[in-house]
Amino acid sequence: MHTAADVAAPAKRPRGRPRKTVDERDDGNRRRAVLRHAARLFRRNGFDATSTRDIASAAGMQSGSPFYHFKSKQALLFAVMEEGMRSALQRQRDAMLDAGMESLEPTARLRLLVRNHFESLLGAGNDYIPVMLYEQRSITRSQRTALAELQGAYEGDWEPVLRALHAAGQLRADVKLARLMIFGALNWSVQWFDRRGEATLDDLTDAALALFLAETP
Amino acid sequence: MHTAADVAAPAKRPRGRPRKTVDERDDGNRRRAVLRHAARLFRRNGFDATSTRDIASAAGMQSGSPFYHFKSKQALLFAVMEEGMRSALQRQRDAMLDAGMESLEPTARLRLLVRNHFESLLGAGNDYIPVMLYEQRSITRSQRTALAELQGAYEGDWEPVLRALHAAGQLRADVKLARLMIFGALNWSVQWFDRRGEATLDDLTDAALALFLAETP
DNA sequence: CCTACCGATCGGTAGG
DNA sequence: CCTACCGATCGGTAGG
Repeated sequence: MHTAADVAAPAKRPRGRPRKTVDERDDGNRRRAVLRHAARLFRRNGFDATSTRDIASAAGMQSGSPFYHFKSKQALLFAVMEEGMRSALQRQRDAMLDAGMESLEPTARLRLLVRNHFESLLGAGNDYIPVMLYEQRSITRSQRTALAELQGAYEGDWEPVLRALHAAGQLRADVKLARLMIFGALNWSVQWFDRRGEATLDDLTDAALALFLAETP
Repeated sequence: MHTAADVAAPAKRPRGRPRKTVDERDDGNRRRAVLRHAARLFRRNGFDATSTRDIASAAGMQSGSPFYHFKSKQALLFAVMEEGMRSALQRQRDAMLDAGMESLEPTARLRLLVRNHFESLLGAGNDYIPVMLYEQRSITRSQRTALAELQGAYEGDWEPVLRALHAAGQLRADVKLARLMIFGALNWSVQWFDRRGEATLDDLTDAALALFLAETP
């Protein structure tokens, strides 16, 4: 009935049936609501500790209803991750275009990428990327492969910047290991950053740049 | 029957009863076996995805037997984390003593701490610390507080080293944020490091030092 | 999307 | 530590 391809299918039209009123409910909005609440709960409590009933209830549905939109709990998790990667990649590309990336110095380019990454990671309502980073164990190998493609594109945008910094003597470590450790330093902030605390995302960005680079302009 | 204090109790003598033979089984070794297999399974599959039956079976016991040694699955998780922190702290203190920490230059001191941390994180059979880092959501607030004390001691050993490096201009970022990001860079290696790969823990240490410090001697 | 439900799994316990 | 078991929860589905 459902094939594996369904997992990655972008949407599914509800079969026509009279809606209760005419305001919110209906069409793809319900699916988005499930996705959004799932992301929030998965992030807060973890995938295994979140029941599909919790998600249904948060979205104002009955317990079986999430399965109308997603064929399984795991497919829902994957959809959260994929949505996270797609929008993070979109955000990154937009930021690069807005700033005229090529015209910037390597240091400014890294700053842009780091600041943008913190936004995807820690910005209000951005629960998708943390879920995708910390719940890798709960998806299948083939789902991981599908995500790896998006991640490759995301990290690919960083590669020339890191190489330019390395060539300029600003980044002294091996580029590949440096990339892994830089993402570690940034991604780990999910564990300790408190939006109500004193430090802002700009502060984190300053600290990261100062930590990684030999000199800052 | 069991009080909250039991959770942190270091051991528990089995009440005397004739042993089957005289070789392995008996006393605290069974408890250690449960702990060790729990750590391995928690690390590989996550806390929620590991059943107490899985652990019992790995340790060669019947399904209810882990509860003879630990009052609950959560108490077992906490015991894994506490054991991890205690032995990591012990290992760090030993390494500092062996090397005559005070006689070293700040850079060499950081190298020692980083190399040692990678060992606790990625060394063969060292499953306890990864579990403690990645399963924080599954313990209670009061258990987290108890662990925070040990973590404070562990990180406290790094503090003077980072401050000395900052004072010497070798570490340019704010010390507190630098510490958080450095631990992030190191701890994230649990996600990607492959012991069968090319890079050694010494390679990782070199890369980390080159990444964080403005110059290397 | 709701109603009503099933089968399986799981943490935990009494009692020896 | 083993045996035998309980109560609760959970993912998922048929049928409308």
